[in-house]
Amino acid sequence: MKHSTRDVGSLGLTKQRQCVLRVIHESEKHLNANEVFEVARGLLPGISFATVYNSLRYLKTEGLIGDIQLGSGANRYDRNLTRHDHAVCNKCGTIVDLNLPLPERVLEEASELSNFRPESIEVTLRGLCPACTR
Amino acid sequence: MKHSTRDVGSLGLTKQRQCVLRVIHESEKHLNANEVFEVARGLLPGISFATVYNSLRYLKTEGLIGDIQLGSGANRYDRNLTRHDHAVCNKCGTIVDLNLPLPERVLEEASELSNFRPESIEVTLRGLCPACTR
DNA sequence: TTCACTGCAAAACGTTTGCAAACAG
DNA sequence: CTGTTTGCAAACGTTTTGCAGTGAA
Repeated sequence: MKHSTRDVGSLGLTKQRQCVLRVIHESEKHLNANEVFEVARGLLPGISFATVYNSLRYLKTEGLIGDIQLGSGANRYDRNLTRHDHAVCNKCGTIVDLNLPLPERVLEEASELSNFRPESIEVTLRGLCPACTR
Repeated sequence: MKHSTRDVGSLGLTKQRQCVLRVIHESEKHLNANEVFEVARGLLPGISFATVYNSLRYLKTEGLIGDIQLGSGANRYDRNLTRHDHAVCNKCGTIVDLNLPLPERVLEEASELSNFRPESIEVTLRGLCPACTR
């Protein structure tokens, strides 16, 4: 139930897409498309740039991976599909995951104030990471 | 105290920068750089693209305007310098401001978990805006 | 045979930069 | 005069797209 309803090997999950998915799953960090490409071509030498981008978009819309849209530079991709938050370093750009126990009230309040039909909610802390604080 | 320590007309606030600042202040919406440029050239016909970008960066680092980094497309600029949150429509991209009373505990918890020196914190609700919900 | 996917190159964005000319102090 | 800012064009990084060729049902 966590990793979608589509089986590996079923229609759609081509060799290239499996490769990209594997790269995301095996990375400790939040890679951007370029970094995914670099790793992926190590596993599947012929894979192209465009295919990595297309695959990422595909995997994202299939709900097999998540993405992190924090502005400032390239999108990053995330194997963690559960709700979580991020801290972003304003100096070096480092992104770390946070598991904040966001009060249910915050989501409710946000939905009410905006009249949006909520699909996700996240907190972003911006500041200086331990390394950049010195 | 809200609008920085630098007076209008003092060193640095050139005609072009004042124009860009005025565009941001007078807009109800969150404009991106291109939109700022379009409006600004109406007020100051000779102004160039690069100058708008440079001015936005300048005004941002001077703390005279804020920016909204939500990924997915261009940065947007914000006259509202106080802490606030945003709802983003996953379909049409509309951004609306939210004034969520974020519990102090959330910031504390985020700082502790991340070990970051916090500079700002914001909540992003993603979903469908009233218009796109139909 | 059909239809979706790949790979390539080029285009499309958003943003920054190098540099000469213009300007303000 | 000196330092900063402007305007232009070109470069850059990221992402998308058009299209011919490939490959799997």
